[in-house]
Amino acid sequence: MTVSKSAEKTAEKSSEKPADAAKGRKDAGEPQAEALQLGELSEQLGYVLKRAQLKVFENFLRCMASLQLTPAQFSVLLLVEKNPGRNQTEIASTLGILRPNFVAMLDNLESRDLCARIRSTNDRRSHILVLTDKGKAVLARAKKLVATKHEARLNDLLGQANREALIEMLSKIANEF
Amino acid sequence: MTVSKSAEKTAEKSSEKPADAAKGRKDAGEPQAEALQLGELSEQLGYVLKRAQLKVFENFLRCMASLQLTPAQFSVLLLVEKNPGRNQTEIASTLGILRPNFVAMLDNLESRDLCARIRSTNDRRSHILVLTDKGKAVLARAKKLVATKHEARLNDLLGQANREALIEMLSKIANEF
DNA sequence: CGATATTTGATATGGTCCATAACAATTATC
DNA sequence: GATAATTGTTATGGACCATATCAAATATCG
Repeated sequence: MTVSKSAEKTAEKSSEKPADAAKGRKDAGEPQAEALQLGELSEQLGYVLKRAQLKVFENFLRCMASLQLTPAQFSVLLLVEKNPGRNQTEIASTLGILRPNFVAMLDNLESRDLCARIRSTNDRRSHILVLTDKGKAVLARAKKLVATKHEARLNDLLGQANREALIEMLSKIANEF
Repeated sequence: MTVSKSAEKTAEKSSEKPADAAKGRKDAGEPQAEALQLGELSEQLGYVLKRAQLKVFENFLRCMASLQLTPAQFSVLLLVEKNPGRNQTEIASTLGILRPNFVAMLDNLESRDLCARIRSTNDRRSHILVLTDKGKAVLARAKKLVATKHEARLNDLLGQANREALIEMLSKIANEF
């Protein structure tokens, strides 16, 4: 398993598109040092899983270029919307984000006026998280982009039924492996 | 999408197991600030894909603890075995590893006597990669561990047919998305 | 009550992985 | 034979992840 990340912010960074080790040639009749054999690699769950994940994230970022939302940021907005009134620790740990690393993430979202920290009156240690009006609006647009440009593409590629089966299997792995 | 990495080398680093935001309690009858709702998050391809990938890598590392092989290292050994006589650039780019980052990886494998760099006589710039005898032996053991402890677990979880369907769908995403 | 322990958000820090620029040695191209 | 391209390499910076530690606030318990 390996494969680099590529395509971060908005643009496409060249990086190292796997599976074309030698240039982008169009089948010209030259020596052309034959392509490498992947062999058992293409059957390795981890390998193919990682590759697929990178492609999906890459596509997600492209779809979200206009809103400048990363997958992680999107997940935070989704979770805060669904669970208003929770504090940083709860939101972060549910997403598997360590609290120290969540601080900068929130600083970013808050500086863009997408969400806000509110000192809880019950427990003045904790910061209650809420979406701002702008945050709600942006999230709504984000959801549409994801649905029409991102998830829709999976349906085209796999078909509705297979798409659902895939998500279910991945969930099973994520939860029970 | 998010979820931290956890479990790196051999041991289990606590980290932040998602989906149990509040302690590990056994259903005691206390206030117990209800669990958060994942909502649409659980249907997001990227989210579930990333989570599954982390779990699979985590399990892979556990299975390989005795051999101290990471997924990336395993993929390199597999590819070199399948394609003897190739140079660093070819192996690296096929795996999506950038050449500069491949150097340290090879330094590691070579220092453990798992593979070797050989100056090519045709082109004295390039280093031909080959597995050492020890490398072949370790890879053989690694394959067995992967088959019996890693991939087998997927069969138990999904069933043979589903497992194959999953790999196929992921490959499709990795190649055509 | 008051001492101690725990929790929350935050900072600092180190590790790993990924990406780009630049370089010397070698080879290809013209 | 001068110039361009390729290979392995180093240096470097960024993104992400993980741990230790801290002050403030709260909980716990004698």
